Amino acid sequence: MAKDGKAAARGKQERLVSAAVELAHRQGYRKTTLADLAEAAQVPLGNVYYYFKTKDDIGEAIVQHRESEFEAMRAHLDGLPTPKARLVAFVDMTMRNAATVAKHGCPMGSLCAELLKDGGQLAERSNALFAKPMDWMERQFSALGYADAAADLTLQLQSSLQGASLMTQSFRDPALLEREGRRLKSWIEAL
Amino acid sequence: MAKDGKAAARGKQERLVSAAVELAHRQGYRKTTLADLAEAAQVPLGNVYYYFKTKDDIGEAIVQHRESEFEAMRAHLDGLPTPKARLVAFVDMTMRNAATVAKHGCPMGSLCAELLKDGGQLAERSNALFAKPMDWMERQFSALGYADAAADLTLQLQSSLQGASLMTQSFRDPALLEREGRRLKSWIEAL
DNA sequence: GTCTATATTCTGATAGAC
DNA sequence: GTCTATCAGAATATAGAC
Repeated sequence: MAKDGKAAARGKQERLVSAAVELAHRQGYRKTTLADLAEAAQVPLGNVYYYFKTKDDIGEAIVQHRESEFEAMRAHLDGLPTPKARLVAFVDMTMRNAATVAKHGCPMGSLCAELLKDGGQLAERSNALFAKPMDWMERQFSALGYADAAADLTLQLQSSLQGASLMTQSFRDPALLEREGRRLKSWIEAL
Repeated sequence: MAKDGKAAARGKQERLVSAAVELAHRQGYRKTTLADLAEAAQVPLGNVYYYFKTKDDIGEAIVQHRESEFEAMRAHLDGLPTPKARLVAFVDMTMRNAATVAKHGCPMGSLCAELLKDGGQLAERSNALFAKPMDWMERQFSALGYADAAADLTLQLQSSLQGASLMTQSFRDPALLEREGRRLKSWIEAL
């Protein structure tokens, strides 16, 4: 029996979102044209507008996809026994992406920076990329017994990771993120 | 006597570079069109090409302008008596920009991120924005007696400042950069 | 050196056939 | 639901008069 329309639609929409997420990371959101997207997702150009009314809608879908990626990661991290182990594992996962970060930047940070400079509606949404991870970090630091300093420690950890990611991308050297990652893991262990 | 051509040319070129630097910070390099530039600098559109053959040439001029800004800042910092005082003053100057950073990001960091995503020639040049400040920091840490760890300490300081700037811009909250700045100053003092 | 007018290309978006 | 053809506007860049 033939695929019905809706199933095909879902398949195409998913392909479009996947392609948008990947292309926005590799070559930037703004630089990614609807033609690039259509080609990568194997969907005819004009048809993209059946799934997304505007390019901003695609940006929103990218942000939501990145948010859900963190939720999946969080589900895994929360399986670990201690807050310390969870925070260290978080840093570890970032470090393992060092090679990709050196090429295209942090998937969240570089997108956030781009949406902020773009201005408009999406700039307001950009901090959604950081909000959930930082809420999660803050809970871990609180559970570690640093309830009062949790917000500061979170800012410190997230800033270091984001800044190190930018340096890593700028100098195209994965070793930078690995060095900062090692330091941050020791710092967490010693808390 | 009337202004001769060359003097006028210099004036216009300077106006164009100033406008480019400011607009690239406020609304992004890519988003800034040659028409925006021409209007801001009070130069007719087509005439921009007398001074810059391509838009990339304008990007290069922006990078060079930012580099020279650091040189001016460095000249001032090097007048301070101790490496510690110089590093603290550097952090202080960044902190004083917190309100602007909250609106438009770090003048160097946000430009760097944008040029990196843009790809092309300018992406290779983007780390010039960090190279000189980081060389300078490394010399300060060395002079402080941390010759072996100077590169790590520099990476740590620069990452924290850049990451905190991104958080500050994303959440539109100058207090974030101020909090990280205070922490970093204490950290330097305690070295 | 300076400026106007315009060429060229590309991009987001739409109209309408199937 | 799907796709082709195309529009309208903008952006970079150039040609050539003054």
